[in-house]
Amino acid sequence: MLNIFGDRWTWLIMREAFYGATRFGEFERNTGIAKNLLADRLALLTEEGLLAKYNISDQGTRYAYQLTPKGASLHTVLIAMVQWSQAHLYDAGDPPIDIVDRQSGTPVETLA
Amino acid sequence: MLNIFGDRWTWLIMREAFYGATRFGEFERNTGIAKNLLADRLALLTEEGLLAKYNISDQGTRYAYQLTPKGASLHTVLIAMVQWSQAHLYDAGDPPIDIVDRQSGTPVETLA
DNA sequence: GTTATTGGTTTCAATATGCAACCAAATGAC
DNA sequence: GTCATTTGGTTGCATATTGAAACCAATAAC
Repeated sequence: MLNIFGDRWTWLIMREAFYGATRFGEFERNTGIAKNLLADRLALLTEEGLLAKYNISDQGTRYAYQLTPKGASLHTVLIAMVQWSQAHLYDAGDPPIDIVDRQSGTPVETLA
Repeated sequence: MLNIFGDRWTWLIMREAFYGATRFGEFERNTGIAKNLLADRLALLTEEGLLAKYNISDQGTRYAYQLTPKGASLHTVLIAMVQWSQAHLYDAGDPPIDIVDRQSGTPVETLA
């Protein structure tokens, strides 16, 4: 069973999915997770319905993992985390994080 | 080092702190965590400045752990988690979770 | 046709967890 | 005042999880 909220890697994988990552190798490179754990977590996230796995080559050993609506709805939590981190973990002088919707280009509104 | 966002127990402890728990034994009973892990996590949370440890008996082997402003500011993340859980993990027929401010009695506003 | 890439699986050592036993100081019951 | 209980831990040990590296089959690129 996957404890979504209490796993070291799950949030990093989901974050990358929000950033636009879809391929096994992308998640691997961008998070630094070990291959066996990534395979395990992707399977669990798929099983839980947060990501969906698609075959993207005709014969099929290339896959894309995409956010489902259920997975995408975690954005409120993730944005709250990013904003808290920005407020409390950043050193003075670090560049601010701007959260924008890649489709519309509009900034994502700050939570209370 | 404590990875606040990716630890199995940290969120449960913080949730209890938001619910009003302050004592070692309260956290232990309400979360089901083992004593050694609770001692470890409370020390880390204190070290990170999310909780503060106070002596509450004159001679002193009774302590209270209280949310600091930094810890309390995690409420946005926690509320987002609770609301997502309610929307996606609950069975039909389960009672809804009402989030209210215990001081004022007013409901906490829903996030977008 | 050969080489590189993808998306894994397997193995194994190191680390973290969870349970139970133990403990000293302080408090509560009487 | 003393005896039992509660509190807030620590220690030891067995088990589960992680992380790194080696390996691999199928496909894609050239």
